[in-house]
Amino acid sequence: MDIHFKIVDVAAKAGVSPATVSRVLNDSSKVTPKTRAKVMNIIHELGYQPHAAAKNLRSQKTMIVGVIVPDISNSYFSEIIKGIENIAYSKKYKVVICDTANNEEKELEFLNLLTTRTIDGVIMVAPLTSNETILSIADHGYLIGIVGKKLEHERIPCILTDNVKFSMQVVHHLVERGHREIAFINGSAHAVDSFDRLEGYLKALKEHNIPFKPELIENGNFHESGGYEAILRLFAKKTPFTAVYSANDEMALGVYRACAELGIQIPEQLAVVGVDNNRIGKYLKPSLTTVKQPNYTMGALLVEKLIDMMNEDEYAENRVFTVDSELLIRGSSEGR
Amino acid sequence: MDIHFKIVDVAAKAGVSPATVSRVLNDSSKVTPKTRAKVMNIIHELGYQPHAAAKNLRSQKTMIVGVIVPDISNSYFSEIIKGIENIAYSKKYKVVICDTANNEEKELEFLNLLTTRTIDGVIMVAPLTSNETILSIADHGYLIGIVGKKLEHERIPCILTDNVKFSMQVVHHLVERGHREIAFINGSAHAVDSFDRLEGYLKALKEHNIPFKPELIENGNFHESGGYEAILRLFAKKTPFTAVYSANDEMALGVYRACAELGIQIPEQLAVVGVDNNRIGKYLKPSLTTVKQPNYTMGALLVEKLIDMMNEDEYAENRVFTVDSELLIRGSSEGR
DNA sequence: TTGAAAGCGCTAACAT
DNA sequence: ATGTTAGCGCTTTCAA
Repeated sequence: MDIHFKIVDVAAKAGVSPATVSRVLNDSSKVTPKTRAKVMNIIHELGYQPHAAAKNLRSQKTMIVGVIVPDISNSYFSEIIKGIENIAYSKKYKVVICDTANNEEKELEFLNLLTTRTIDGVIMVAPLTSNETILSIADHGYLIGIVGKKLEHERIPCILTDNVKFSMQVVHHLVERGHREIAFINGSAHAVDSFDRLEGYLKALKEHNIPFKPELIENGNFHESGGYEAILRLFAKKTPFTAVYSANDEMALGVYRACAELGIQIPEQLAVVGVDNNRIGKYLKPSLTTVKQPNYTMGALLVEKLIDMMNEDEYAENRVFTVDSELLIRGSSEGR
Repeated sequence: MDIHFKIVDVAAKAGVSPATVSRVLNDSSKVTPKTRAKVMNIIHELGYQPHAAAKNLRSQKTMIVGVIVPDISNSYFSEIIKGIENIAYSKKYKVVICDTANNEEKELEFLNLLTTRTIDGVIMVAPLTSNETILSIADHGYLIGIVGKKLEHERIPCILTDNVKFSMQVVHHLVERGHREIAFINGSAHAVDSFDRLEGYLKALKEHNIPFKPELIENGNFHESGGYEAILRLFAKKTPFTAVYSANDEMALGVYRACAELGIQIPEQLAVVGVDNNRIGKYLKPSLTTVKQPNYTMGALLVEKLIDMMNEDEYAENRVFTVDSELLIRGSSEGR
């Protein structure tokens, strides 16, 4: 037990040199079928497995990519992960996941896997770490991809949806349904997405000649509790509104809870729209209108690019991808 | 860019030997505060980071534990992961997660990380891999922990809930609410849990002198669709029942969908009980009665044991943990 | 307290 | 087509 065979063991038993065993293992064509068969037999017989650390040290790569997400239990993130994993596996890369629980320190800690070369590259989804930190790590030659925002660095591939655009779509939809007083629960004030979503919200109001009322905007922390507190603050202001646009579905859950407690009917008294197409939205009563982003595809596309960049040394001509979202109209904004 | 410093670089610049730098890095006490300070300065100045592969090769460990789960987007699994991560991090271990998407091959592939010594140990949650395979890997000296079932191997720590017990509780609860015809959507017929849950179901019926009707049992695949199909098969049989016990919440979602389509009222016409305390259950109308397992604790406890076993060489006296579950009674089984 | 040197297991350059 | 050997970057024994 706990006995591990090495290449020299295989070589000795097969009557060949370690180099030949290595060639067999790495599919080098320069080995006769006969030798290959002989070596493979011994490998199976002994149950030989290469020692990753030795291999990594020698080859200076690990064939592992990391993924950092704020919360794996959120389906938005887990779908991105699935996209990443499937493409990565098809390219012989392994994937390791880090759930930061929205903890910036943990994010930094995981980035150590990059700088200690435990992983060959990393994808950060909606990173908390400052742009400067990320850029500086990339400057040191480490490979980082970003989902959800755009960084200005020629070696950082990014993929994102057009926040301005879908934010406008949401407002258009609500206006079409007859709403003119539309509250907005935005994400944390310093999140990049929040700027763009606010911009879309304002732009759409303008197009419809609806005056902007700053008191109809609140910020939340992207969690259920944040949405709950934000909607209560909005109600407290006494500025009437008939619809609320929540920057994600989690916060919309908080809106549902507040409405249930206050006896406010959705959508009759308040229309609600979220973002993310969280799985829970479909099961709510009424089901939640939301913006569906192509999560799986975003993960898949980005990791493909990242792996390409690891292997070619040329810089990417095509570094920033923007993908379209889709508005899923459901019960929470219908039937008025 | 892409320039990495090594221990010799630090040593040269600090005017000491590589050995001393290593001692500083590893907190060896045999180094004067003065030397330590000098070396640390250079380390920071150069931004030196140790090369993981070299370190792993030399020390024959990686300080990484793996976790294999069937589906990270299921909150049952993600909570277990959180428990594992928090304890592991506190003991300086890193955690890498594998989402198998219920794919046995992917599970096996990930176990290669163990046998190639990329990770020091692994926790398998509700593994698909056969017991023989797992036992044989453990026999080779690799460290595996299991959540959700018990394996007979002195080096495999396990943690599980008492399926028989909570299964009986579920049936007791339903009988108390006046139900006598209780259907059961069990998990896949060959899952270990399924045996025990069936046993609990039968035992409880017996205690209440309720005759067992085999036609009231169906098996599902633990997914929403499996529950949907199973309940349709049950309805098709025309054997009446007023309550259904679903082996997990996911499948209960399928029951909800079928009932919505057929106009069957929950709980008035059909009481529903699930297992797992999936987050979605709270948001359903009516909210779902379910069995809550201490997921976080199970992950935390098991990884603690696993890490202990990695470091002590003694075998564990206390290898199998059984934890209690709690029945959360909510709307789907109330108000008849 | 510090340094010199061997060696962890593998691959690739070079030699045969 | 196959073998020999150096070296990837680190830690640790042994010697000073």
